[in-house]
Amino acid sequence: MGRAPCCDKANVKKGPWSPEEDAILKSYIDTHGTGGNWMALPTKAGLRRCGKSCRLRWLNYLRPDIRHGGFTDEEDNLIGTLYSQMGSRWSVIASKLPGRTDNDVKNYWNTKLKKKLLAGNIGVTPSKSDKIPTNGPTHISSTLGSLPYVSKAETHFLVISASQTENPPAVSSGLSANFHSLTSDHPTQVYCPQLIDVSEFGSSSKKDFGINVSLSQESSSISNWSSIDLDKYVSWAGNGEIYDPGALVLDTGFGAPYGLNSGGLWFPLKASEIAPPCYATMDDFLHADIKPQGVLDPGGVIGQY
DNA sequence: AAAACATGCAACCGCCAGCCA
DNA sequence: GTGGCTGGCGGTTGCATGTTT
Repeated sequence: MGRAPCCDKANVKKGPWSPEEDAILKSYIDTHGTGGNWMALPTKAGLRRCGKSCRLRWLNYLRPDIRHGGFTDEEDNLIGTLYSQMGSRWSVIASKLPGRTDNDVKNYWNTKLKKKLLAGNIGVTPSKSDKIPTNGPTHISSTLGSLPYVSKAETHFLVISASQTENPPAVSSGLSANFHSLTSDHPTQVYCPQLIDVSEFGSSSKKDFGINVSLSQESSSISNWSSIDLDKYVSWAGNGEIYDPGALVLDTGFGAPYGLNSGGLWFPLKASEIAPPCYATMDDFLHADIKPQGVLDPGGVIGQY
């Protein structure tokens, strides 16, 4: 059986709301509230609109506490930071910005902020509370495939989340990593890119990382748009606890080894603390796309956060 | 001045989770 | 326990407006 439509599509109006419709909806909700039933609201209010449409119009436009346009630099930075932490969870991000709606934030991100971030005009600030005190990484959750915009500041260790926290996915394919330089003065050589075991970063009380990683490439040159294919079999292992059931770190050789785990994006406290001397600089590389190259095992959910 | 192209944003669509009968 | 309904969400579309050619 097919899904029942949420409303009688033949008898509802679609498209932009007129001022009259806005006034009717606002007046009705001001007087009666939403009644906890959006589906019934348009009939009661005398609107030829779908309940979902009424809800959206109210939440995104007519609510009295809505602010439109004019995002501040502070809001830009907060959105950038939150996006790096949780990906496109717009409703959560919007909840941190008084007066902003998820639709507004989403539109703003898609049309302006993404470009602004890529241009390096705003940063991503790791949360201090996420830091692991010794030589562990700073945690920033993110979305594999859609992240990571890397702050130029203090560098790093990218980690792409695999979305699942309870059951780390097995990756039966390799990963490809594309690094985007955003300056003309980029390094042209990557020294010793390799996968490294990061089990040493796990806390003593909890075996945070458990990985079996094979070296995929000994070296590679990299330009302003370069790719490193990690085509060896990679398995994710872990203890199945929330957070850090498994991790994978790629040492790119330019100062920003990053790790994959099911918890999110990770930065080491300082690249120098873990980086061998051969590392160049990460400063020219602000963006990386990490993608699975092949079929994932069932349960492998990379990129779907 | 007009056409083509780019941008911004409101609104829609489809999916999913939770609630309830 | 099951299935339908609803609210909520993120992705996408399409139109209006602005800019460039």
